[in-house]
Amino acid sequence: MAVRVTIKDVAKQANVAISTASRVINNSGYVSEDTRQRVEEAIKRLGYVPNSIARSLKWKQTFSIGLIVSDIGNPFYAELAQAVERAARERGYSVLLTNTDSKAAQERDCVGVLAAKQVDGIIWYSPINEELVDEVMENSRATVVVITGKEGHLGHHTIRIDDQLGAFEAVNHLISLGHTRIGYIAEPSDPKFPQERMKGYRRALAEAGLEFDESLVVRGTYQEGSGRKAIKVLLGLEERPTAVFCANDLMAIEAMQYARGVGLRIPEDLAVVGFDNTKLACLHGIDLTTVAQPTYEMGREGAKLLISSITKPLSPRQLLLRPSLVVRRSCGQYLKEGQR
Amino acid sequence: MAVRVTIKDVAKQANVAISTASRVINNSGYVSEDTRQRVEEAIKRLGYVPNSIARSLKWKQTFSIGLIVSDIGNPFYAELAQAVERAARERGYSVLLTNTDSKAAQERDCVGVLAAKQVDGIIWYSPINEELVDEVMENSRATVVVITGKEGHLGHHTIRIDDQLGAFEAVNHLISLGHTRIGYIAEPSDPKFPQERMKGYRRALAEAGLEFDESLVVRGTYQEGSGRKAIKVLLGLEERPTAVFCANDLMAIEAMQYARGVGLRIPEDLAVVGFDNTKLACLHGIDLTTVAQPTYEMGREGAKLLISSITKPLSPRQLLLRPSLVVRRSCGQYLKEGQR
DNA sequence: CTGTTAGCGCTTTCAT
DNA sequence: ATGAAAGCGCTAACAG
Repeated sequence: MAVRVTIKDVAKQANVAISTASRVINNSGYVSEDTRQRVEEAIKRLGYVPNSIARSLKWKQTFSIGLIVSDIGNPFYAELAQAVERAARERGYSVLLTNTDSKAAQERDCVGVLAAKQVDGIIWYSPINEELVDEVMENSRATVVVITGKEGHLGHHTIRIDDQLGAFEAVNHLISLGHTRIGYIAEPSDPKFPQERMKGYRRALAEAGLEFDESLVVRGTYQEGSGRKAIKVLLGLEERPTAVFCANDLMAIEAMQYARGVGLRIPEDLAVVGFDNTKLACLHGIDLTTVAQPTYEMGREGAKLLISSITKPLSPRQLLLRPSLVVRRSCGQYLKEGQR
Repeated sequence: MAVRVTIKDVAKQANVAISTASRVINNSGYVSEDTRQRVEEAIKRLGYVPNSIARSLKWKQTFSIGLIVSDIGNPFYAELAQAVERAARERGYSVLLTNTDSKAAQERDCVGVLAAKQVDGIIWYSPINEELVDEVMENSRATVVVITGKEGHLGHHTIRIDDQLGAFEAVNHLISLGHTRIGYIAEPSDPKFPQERMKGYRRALAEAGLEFDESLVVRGTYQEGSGRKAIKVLLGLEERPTAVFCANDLMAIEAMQYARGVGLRIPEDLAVVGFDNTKLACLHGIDLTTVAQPTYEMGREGAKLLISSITKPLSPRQLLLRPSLVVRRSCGQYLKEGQR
């Protein structure tokens, strides 16, 4: 555990004043070629690395950003973190990782630590305590970018996904494959979240001139067994749907398994499309066509927005990202392609 | 973006000297009850948060640790990171996250950044450039804990998994279920990694008095299709195995799918055990009995070891962690339980 | 072109 | 019990 070498050591070794050493380190001001060489040599010989802590104190900038997520162990957040880290690194920033474990008190803690560590900005996924965001903006140097499913948050930078568009495209795809009776295993209704996916489903039908049939919609719960229950209802209908769109992958997978269990072929007898594009969707034997959340992009754009806003304050931006349809086998498109 | 309030502001507000304010903030030295109150009030009123950067400069300790992984987007590392973050937080440390993307140059970069940011320690998963570890130890204040699959690294703290034990327990379990002809779809042979799982397989057989039959071992590659190819060979044997242990989950799953495809029932006709306990293993319809890597524990123990070693230098510790067998349906134990 | 100096926010002797 | 002052490592005027 060697003692840290400081700029003082470098200066002494090179026989110059500290400020001169500083000049060559920062490439600022005039330095004669000769002294520059001497200093650089000293730096190399001593293995000098500038102390960011001291620099930060002086600069009032740390080139660190904080990332607040509920749980980095969740692959979704992991992917987000990956994107954030990479975008940050490319711009010379480091990432301080904090987990809230979905607890408001811990979130407060995270914020406190990040403020104390003087991060230049924070990427904050889904604040639990919404007021806390404003509080932070007021009391700390940090800029904040919020990633969220909800609208609102107009006072600061925001990244949101266009759920409605995702659902629209999914259903549209099924329509383009010739389906006219398309079931929907819907997202739970939550007063806090408008049912954007449902809106997308309805819009796609409407634009195609198809009538909205309430009986084709079954509310799911995102919980185990919910997809199975729902598909059971839909398949029990007098005139059953030939395709079903599901508000998440898990329900879609359950629906497929149930349908297969009762002898239906996927996608010939029932086309299925999900939402999320979890790792499960691409598994052999599942091959679920699904709407992919642009997780990586959310992270990348969040970090980019944050850092550019640190560099040069921006008026609050609201970014809306597009999900994208990933076509696999469960929707049946490949059958059509085969026909050609 | 409020201007940061400093200890100076607090002191002025409370009408005391800076040093006095510091005393109450740090709970050090004597402070009269009266002044303490005044200062505390000022702190609250102003929303003062001590500047960790300044403290770090003074203390020569940052209470930050660095985490180096190849890719946080990978769920395995994500779980590791989760454990590290949690253990660190509990001890008052923050985590600086860095990705190497498996590139030696970037790894060097990570180390440089962490050194500059004066982290007190580093958790380093699988160094690409092994010499770099020693270099860091020499040139920086940071303590290092290496998490690795290999042996060696005796100069510093190390966390390793007992692969041999994991394999031993898996095979042992199959033996206890009555199997005597147990196939092994083995790990690829790599001169850098001793085949610990293979050793475990052989040891289990030996201890049970079963003969090692070379024809029951097929080398896999961890690549797609490898498990299928291997099981094909095993099932083609004159006297085919009634159980098969696989060096990872992916190969195990392929083996199961192939076996089912040729009409075998799992586990009645063929028992299967994997290694890794990936998310796939617990999927409905897969239900793979498998050896779980103690990922979380690795992270937690790593962070604990690191921090205690920061607090009080320790001679290099080599920790060996136990994997554990997760029993699901593919091994057939539940059949026996049913018999009772 | 180079050196001297003040100061970033904080802790910690050392006086008083 | 409190305050004054030095200094952590560095940068950035300011002089020369």
